[in-house]
Amino acid sequence: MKELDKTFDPSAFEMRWYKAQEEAGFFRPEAAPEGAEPFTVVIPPPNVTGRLHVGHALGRTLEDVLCRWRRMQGRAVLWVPGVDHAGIATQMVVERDLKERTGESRHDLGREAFVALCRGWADARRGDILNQIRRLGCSCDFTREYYTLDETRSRAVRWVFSTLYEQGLAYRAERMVNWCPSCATVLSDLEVNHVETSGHLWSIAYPLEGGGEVVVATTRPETILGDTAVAVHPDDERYRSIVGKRVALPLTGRTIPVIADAFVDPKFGTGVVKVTPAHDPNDFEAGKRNGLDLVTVIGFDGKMTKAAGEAYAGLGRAEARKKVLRDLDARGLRRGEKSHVLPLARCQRSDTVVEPLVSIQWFVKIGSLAGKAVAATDEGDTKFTPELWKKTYDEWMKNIRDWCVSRQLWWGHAIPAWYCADGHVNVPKPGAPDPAACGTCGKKDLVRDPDVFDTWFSSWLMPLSVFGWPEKTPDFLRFYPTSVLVTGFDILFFWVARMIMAGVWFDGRAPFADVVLHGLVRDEKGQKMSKTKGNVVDPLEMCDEFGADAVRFTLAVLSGTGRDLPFGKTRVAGYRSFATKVWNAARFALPLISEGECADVDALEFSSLSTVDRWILARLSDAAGRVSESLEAYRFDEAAHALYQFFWSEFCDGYVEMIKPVLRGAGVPEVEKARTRSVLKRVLLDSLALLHPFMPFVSCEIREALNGDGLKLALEKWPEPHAAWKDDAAVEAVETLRAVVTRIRNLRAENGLAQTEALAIGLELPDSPLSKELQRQVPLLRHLARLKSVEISSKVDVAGAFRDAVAGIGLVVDLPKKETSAEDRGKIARDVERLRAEAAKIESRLADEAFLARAPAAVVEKTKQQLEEISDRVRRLEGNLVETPGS
RNA sequence: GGGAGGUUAGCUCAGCGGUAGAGCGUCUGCUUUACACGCAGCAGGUCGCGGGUUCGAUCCCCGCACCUCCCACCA
Repeated sequence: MKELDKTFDPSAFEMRWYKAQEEAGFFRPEAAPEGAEPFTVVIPPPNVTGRLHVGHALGRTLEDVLCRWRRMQGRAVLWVPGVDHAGIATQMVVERDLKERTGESRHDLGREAFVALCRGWADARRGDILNQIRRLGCSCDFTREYYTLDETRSRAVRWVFSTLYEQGLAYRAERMVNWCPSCATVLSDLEVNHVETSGHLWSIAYPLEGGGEVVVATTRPETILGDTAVAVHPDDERYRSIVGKRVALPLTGRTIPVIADAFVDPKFGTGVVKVTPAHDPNDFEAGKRNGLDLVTVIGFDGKMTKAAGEAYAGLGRAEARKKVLRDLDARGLRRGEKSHVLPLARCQRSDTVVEPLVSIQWFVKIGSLAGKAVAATDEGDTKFTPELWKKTYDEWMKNIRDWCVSRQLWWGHAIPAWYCADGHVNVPKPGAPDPAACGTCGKKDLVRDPDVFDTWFSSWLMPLSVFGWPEKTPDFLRFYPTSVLVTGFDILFFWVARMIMAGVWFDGRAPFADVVLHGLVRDEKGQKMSKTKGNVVDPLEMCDEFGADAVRFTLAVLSGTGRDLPFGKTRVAGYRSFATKVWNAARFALPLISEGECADVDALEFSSLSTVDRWILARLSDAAGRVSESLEAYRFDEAAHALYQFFWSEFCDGYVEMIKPVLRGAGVPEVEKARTRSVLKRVLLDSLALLHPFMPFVSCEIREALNGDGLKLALEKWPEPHAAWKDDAAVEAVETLRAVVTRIRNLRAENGLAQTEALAIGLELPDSPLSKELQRQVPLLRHLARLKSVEISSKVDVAGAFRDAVAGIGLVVDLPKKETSAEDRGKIARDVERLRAEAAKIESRLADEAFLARAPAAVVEKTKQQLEEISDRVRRLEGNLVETPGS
């Protein structure tokens, strides 16, 4: 048997065990017995250029806990790792790097060279993040690694687009879209964040043809230059007379009509709204309804166009606004301003203010996909944990809008659409090659669409594409649909909902049975982590400092039901202490276990074991049950707490202290020692097994020392609750004993006695199986509480002794100090008073006819018992206040 | 504008119809040969406020207050 170092140093063994497990092929489903039921998880792919952050660490930890646990239960576990090419993110990173290195832009380089640069960059970094996932201990099957931009995944993307096109669900249209001038691409609605911003509402006069003026209110004066009408509500009496007339558009020399349209809210501002169809989604619709022209005054570069006029062309949006306001002022057309809070649309990636612009893009008509997906989730094909997210999902699906899938980027999946000179659109049928000529007119010179797909257009296929779909590969047949998806609620719409739609639509089956949505990791003070705040916690640094086991355990504990997880050094340090505790417990047990033979506990007669041994086995069995139950319900926090509580409070503080006199006692017969040794070893081994999903490294290291087979722990049988180990009597006896010990210890503290001062005590309780059991435990009780004698009887007479009750039995302690000081009497009196009040409350409840009539009999019974216990305790405590004659 | 969630010990959070829990922190004792990343023990809570249902509410229902978050094309 190996020894364990005195100091616990996780860095000494963590990676060694990881490598050994991976090399042994344990992370492949093929390691499971033939015909084992699969358990499948697909990793939410981190960005290829990214570094593992705490959010990843949380999700991957929870997934690994599930995978390791299921693997030990004998399932054929397949956890597929991979990375995402991350269109915008990667392109931006590479562009920035290029700029810094050479001063060139991607346009200087040209598309082909730039894409090659991105590819090289991605290929070089792809291993980094996967190794970081390894560092955490994740038991992924790296032989099945995927990349969202590789051959197989590209085939799936193309197949899906072609299928949607064939079904009439992918279409190209001119629409008002969200345009990010700094990313120079269109964005989907989801990639735009609406931020409440304080701004202004300006009132501006438009001179009316034939005299007078109308005053409009706007938050965007620079768009005046693109106005093509002014609108009022048709029922608005104030303006009825001017509908149909024309107004002079300030600063432009153009005149525009006054139209009536119901989209105008007469109560807002002046009741007159300027209409800028090219730069506002509302106005765009109004323009279409009323046949208005589109005057584009802001270009794709975010600068004013020529159409805005000589004076403004080339200005940025902000400068243009200032100049327009100045110029209006100069012409005396400003009619006031007031502050106004408005939601400003910003690009999720660059934070630039998004410009609504009209352009031709590819869209997916998503309504029918959403409908089918909701029908499937309503059927329970995919269940949400926590359940409340289902509502959010339903709500979003109900109001879903078509998905803009094209992006004006270079890095990504090229859109398989070709156009001939006449503008005919050619999209190959699913599985068909690139077209050589236009399918409509036969023209040969086809031009491929220059755009690429939204990154999520490959991500949403992941549960399908990782297995090689649309081909019916053996993996696809065996492992799809997957078991569970674990991810943050922040990508519920981006990713989860879309994957469900894709799975249900293209395969007919929802892609996972369960979705577990965890919260967002924050810093220790609960603040959002951000680079600017400088409060970002690096999980890898935490692993180096405290060990991956500690990081994992911390994340599991924190992953309760709330949305935020306050994570940081002091917390990880706290759970590193737990790992250390496990280590030290093993260091204690190891030499004792190696002192002699250890039998398999299952081969021993349970009733032949000592009460303490039976107690710990009963508690172990209970803990195993609670851990499994909690994991079934994805309550990682509960499972981790159950382990922590069992191992520390019951095993270490309780059992270990109680068996010391057995294993180290001189007069204890070897048979007894051997039995306890066997139980000690078993409890430790099973604890390590239960711990393994959470702490895969320290558990192996200790198992190696204890049993010589650390590696095998990953495939060890998961400890299930043991019906044969149920022993309520042993549990009651040991728990009573522990309660008595605690009371004696705090009596010592209260009386200022040294913990080493030996006392004589008595336990008063009627003759019963419990009293007999306690009688047998007297030596143990004496050891734990440092007693010189223990008398157990239905009545114990010791003159001047202190009397109390604990756990329902009488406690008599012969304190050295015979006279009760005034201070002590005060304290006792206060206790008595408090207990009396409690008893009175219970009495009144028991006197209540309604309570007796309506409350369940068990509750009434329990209440009576409580009263009995409290009254008994009061009687005993009061006895201490009676003057002892002659003292 | 719509929707969801929160309000429990100094801090971070569990619990959820029958006398309030954990971890950390504070405090008081301990070099008890596994562990000071420890041991033992104490203290600390009108479970946001007001009503209601119930024999009984921290837990269910209705209001209110304050805080989060998500969704949303009103100038």
